[in-house]
Amino acid sequence: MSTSDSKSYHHGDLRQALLETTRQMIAEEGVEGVTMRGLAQRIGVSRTAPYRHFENKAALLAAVAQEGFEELIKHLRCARTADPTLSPIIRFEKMGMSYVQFAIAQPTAYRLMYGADAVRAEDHPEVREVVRRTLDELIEMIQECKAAGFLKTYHPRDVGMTVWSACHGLSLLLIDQHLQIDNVDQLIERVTRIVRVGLEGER
Amino acid sequence: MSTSDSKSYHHGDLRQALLETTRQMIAEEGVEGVTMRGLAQRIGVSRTAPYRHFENKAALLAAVAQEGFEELIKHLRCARTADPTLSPIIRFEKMGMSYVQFAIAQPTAYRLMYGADAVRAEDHPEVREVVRRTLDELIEMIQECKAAGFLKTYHPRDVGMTVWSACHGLSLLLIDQHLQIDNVDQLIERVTRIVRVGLEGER
DNA sequence: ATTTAAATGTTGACTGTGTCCACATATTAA
DNA sequence: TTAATATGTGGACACAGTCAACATTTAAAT
Repeated sequence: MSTSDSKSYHHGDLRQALLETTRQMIAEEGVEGVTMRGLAQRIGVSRTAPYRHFENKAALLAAVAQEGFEELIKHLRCARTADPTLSPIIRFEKMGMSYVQFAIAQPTAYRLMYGADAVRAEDHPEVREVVRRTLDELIEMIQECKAAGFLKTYHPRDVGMTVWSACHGLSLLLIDQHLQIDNVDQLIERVTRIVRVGLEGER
Repeated sequence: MSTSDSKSYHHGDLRQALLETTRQMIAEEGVEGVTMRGLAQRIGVSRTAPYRHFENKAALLAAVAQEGFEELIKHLRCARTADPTLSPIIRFEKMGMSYVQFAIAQPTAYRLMYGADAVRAEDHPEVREVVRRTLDELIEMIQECKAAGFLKTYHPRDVGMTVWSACHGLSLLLIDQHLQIDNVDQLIERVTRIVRVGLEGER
């Protein structure tokens, strides 16, 4: 089993190559730039070979989206657990910043992840699953806040959805360039601060 | 000039018919369901006739998106000015609820409006314009709040973007069914309440 | 080791779609 | 009435997704 020789009939690990190349093409040209044919050509395989590994284009994109969520979850967890000496509510704020920074660092990939056009989560249980875990990561942080005496009057789930909404919305508005600003980082700081201060008030 | 006879060579008002039929098709089958050919056929005109009125599909969709934003702005203004006896911060909250309700009442249309795939705002100045006015509508409300002594320590624009982000994010998460809940209205109430209470604290 | 089955890859072909071009017809202006 | 303009039509092309039938390689079974 050759892993990536050039002339062999079998590619070796086409599935992985497809995932990687798709990610690359998305980064370079956006989701619209991804075509099954282009993908195959770039990898050096015939146009229908990908269908041995993914039922169709949607399934391939869903797999890439899933990986994206897994990356996002890692980032969030990292922000959450990075510095346990910090007040949980501050770590929560940093988590929000991490979220948005992750999104705008790879705008086209983030768009794919939540892009109902390409990936209908309801059709892809694995995507559904990682989406759920994304929210869970926020809720975990909220539990810590509650344990420290914050957010006493709220249900964790409600707060989680609120913060998720704000992060998601801000990410997309930034990615789509709907917010005409020059200092992106400053805006992220201000927005997350407004949210954090608001939540902090509810001790 | 016949306005909508069936057999005449000229349609009469194809431009308007295109906008309306596009809206319908979006409502029925989503943006993906819209094809130039299908549109033309449904209206009873040849497949290339639409190109006399819109440069291409993107331009047509952009025009529909623009109308969508104008509708949204109307709704927001309505919520803002409906009951001037109410505390501005409460009207602000109602405005947020209106936003999300508008979005989920026409999910596919809302997706189009913000769907970078179909409509890249940066390519369509008219869309850029209505998007800006959407934020302005929120900021207007925030000014009223400030005049009543709320939100003293914040810049209106920052608060506007924060609330817009939350509304937009919540709308999309609901539309894409990422939030697995049974009572949508209750969630909207809870989220907008959390945001309002948070802002209210900052007198 | 030989045969068989399964996995993987290839080419051809079909469909649907956006859109250009040249031409036709209707409407408006000169 | 004629000329110019706006609007609508059909042919044609390129691109994309994907099915079906066939080829080749690898793995499993005897």
